Amino acid sequence: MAYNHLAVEKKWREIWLKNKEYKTDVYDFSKPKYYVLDMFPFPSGQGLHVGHPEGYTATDIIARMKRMQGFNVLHPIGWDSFGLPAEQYAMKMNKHPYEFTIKNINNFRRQLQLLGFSYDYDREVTTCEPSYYKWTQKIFSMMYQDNLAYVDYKPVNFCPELGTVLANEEVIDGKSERGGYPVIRKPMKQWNLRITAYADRLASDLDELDWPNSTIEMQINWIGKSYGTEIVFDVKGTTDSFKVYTTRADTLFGATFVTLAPEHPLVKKITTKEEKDKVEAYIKECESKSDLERTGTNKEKTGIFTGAYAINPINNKEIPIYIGDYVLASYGSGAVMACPAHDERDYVFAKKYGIDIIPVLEGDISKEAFTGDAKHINSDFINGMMIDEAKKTITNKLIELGKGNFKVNYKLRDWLFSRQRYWGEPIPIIFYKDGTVGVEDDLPLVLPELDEYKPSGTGESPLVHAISWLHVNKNGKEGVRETNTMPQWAGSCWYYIRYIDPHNDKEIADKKLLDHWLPVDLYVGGQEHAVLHLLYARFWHKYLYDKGVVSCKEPFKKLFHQGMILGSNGEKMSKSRGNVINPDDIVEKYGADTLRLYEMFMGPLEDSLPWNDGGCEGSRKFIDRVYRLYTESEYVTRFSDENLHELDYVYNYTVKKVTKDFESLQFNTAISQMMIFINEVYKAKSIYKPYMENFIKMFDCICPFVGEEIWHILGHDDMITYTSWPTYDESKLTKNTIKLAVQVNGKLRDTIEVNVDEDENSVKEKALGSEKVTKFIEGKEIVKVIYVKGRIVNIVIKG
RNA sequence: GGCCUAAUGGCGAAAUUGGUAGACGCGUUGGACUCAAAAUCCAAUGGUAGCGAUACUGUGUCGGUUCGAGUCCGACUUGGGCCACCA
Repeated sequence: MAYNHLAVEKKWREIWLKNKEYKTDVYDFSKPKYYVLDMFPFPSGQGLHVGHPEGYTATDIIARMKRMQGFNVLHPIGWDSFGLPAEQYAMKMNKHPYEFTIKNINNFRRQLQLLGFSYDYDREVTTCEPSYYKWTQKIFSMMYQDNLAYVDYKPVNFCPELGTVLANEEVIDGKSERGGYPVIRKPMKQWNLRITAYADRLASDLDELDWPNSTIEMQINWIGKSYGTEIVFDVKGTTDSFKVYTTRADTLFGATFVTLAPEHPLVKKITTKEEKDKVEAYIKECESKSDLERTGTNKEKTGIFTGAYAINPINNKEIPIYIGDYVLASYGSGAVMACPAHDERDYVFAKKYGIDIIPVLEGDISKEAFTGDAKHINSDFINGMMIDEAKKTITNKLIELGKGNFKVNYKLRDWLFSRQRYWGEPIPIIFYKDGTVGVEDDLPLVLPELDEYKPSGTGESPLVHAISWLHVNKNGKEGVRETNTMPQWAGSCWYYIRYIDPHNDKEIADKKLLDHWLPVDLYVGGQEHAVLHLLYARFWHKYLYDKGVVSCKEPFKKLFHQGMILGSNGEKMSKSRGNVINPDDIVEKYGADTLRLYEMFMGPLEDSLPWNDGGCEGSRKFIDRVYRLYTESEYVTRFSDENLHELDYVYNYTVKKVTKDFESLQFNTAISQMMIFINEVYKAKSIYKPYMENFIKMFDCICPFVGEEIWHILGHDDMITYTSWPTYDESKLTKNTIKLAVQVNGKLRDTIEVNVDEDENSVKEKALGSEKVTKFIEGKEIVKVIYVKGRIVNIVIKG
């Protein structure tokens, strides 16, 4: 009987949905909880691609296993539907973002259900619905009142093509992360979130997370914590002074100039009359440069002398003050001291402008700066010290002189949080005519309807055209609303919290529930969010922790990044390459179970792997093979309620391996073990029925449709999801005799059979007595015989 | 340039974490069944030599540690990812 995937999958899909089979009673605290989460999708117009089901299948397998293991499982899904991508897409299709989004969501849901994911669909959250973004706005308001959201006027990343500003995290190589359009620096009045206030905790709390190393590294690098010294330099002949930040205070005796950022507030004041014209021209030139030009690879260092001199506080030497655009106004104090002998950039700069290079460490500086560790020279009281000691000693001396201090700095900048776009959460702020600023307390502040959604391109949000929405009168006070909207990332900062209590209109979520369900036990999604979503969400979570909303410090205990599914040629799937596989087609042709099985069997979940039609067909073959075993009389008649022990070893080993491999998301090896089991069953004369019942439970996690079908063919009326996970008998895994490899000088020569706890001498005797081995050791001196229990015998010979 | 990560048959990969390299699957070849095909089943399948048992060789390259290295150490090559003037 051939397996009819279309009929079977349709049948169970309808039954599961009708019965709300996978609904979670979050108030049931009687069982241990397990919260397994996918990064929710942005519902594009193209629908799911085959990449989506990879991560989703992984979490679905875990959800199904955990249910069988007796956990109360929370496995939700939702829609990341606000933000730039959704808006761009809608505009491209000339559709209203809302209608367009809802249509796409319906299509996505249909596809997810087609694939048999055991989500609780009553728990969906949609970030662009007022019932959801009411609380996104609420959290923003709370942050505003706690001085974590503020307006600042400063140069920001502005993308003319997208018509909006972007966060640092959204700018890559001077281009927009989305679309790859040029980004320029432009001073604008914008909202920021004070993520820097959490920099230290965001870095240090990474320790307690079960996350991929590479992602932790990326966050650490992005936060960029460094320990250094702040040093005060007086400007010669004035009462002015400025601070520099350095991680190499030990090189202070070798400082031969200082450089200020062109934007440094002191520049105009200290520049001498003689240099004024040149300096002003240079500053103008810097301003006109794009971000890419200022930060591009191997860019030549430029700068200009201000005519002023600074006093080195450690030896009162006068050194020239330069300005240079390689000094960033936004990092440290926007000023650096330069010791060209021991810093590559300073070395290049000094050579170019003919500035003294004084070595203060023993090392060759004839061709380039010496940046390694060595004893100090030419440095008075730190002579002879290595870097670490010298830094401490000199900083302590500066403290004594009142000219410096130890200082910690971060690369992380505050999060630029406003966008000049239509399709986002309105920022619930009112600017009153009397100059005061107020928070809109009547939330949600609903996004108004507009005739024109497109950004003006001048840096103004489209919401300025919503006249009646824009102007407010609160208790007689007139004002205008903030017209910028929140960025794409806002809604995803806390959606995992809302899943726990999605219909609560009184609060973010019931505290009792949050305490029970958080943190998320397993979070699966792409690595592209390593420093965007995953950093922002941790920031909001920590804020909500401080406010007592949540009770755990970190939102996502274990994180896993699935790899990408590539085209059959090993390239990224894309329309232009014509190598896109549509999951709907696979489901139609082979069934959802096949797609799930194949994607899990392809290789390690974290790897990027090429699609292969043959491999997909092979997975379907395995499903047929399993199905036939349970349905064809040739095999079913061998099923027995009595265990004749034929399959004891392979069964118990399979349960053990599958359990362990599922737990660590190594589905490819779990599946290969299931294949081995099925191959053995085909060969067996007597098949112990309970083994087959338990096997199908494990198999069901990957292929839930055929799993459910077979479960019912076996005569059960209940649903397989809420049965119990198989256990294994360790005693069945120990064999009496084992095959042992025998090597001579490390080369395999024979295998012998020995008892598991056979005496060492007896094993060695057997090994030496082997005919094949004798050939190689005859007439040679045996230096020693190494025996590793249960592993190997190695005979070492000489001559 | 810095950091991270990988490299194993014709292909996707596995390897008890230093102990029989290539499990499992795909593909290929041969065979069975069939009038024939599909499906299914059986067998072979890293390379070289040999009818064969078998021998030699083999995990990107070079070197090292070890009784023993795909696995550990050092240098390099190539691919992927992230950051990129952060003082």
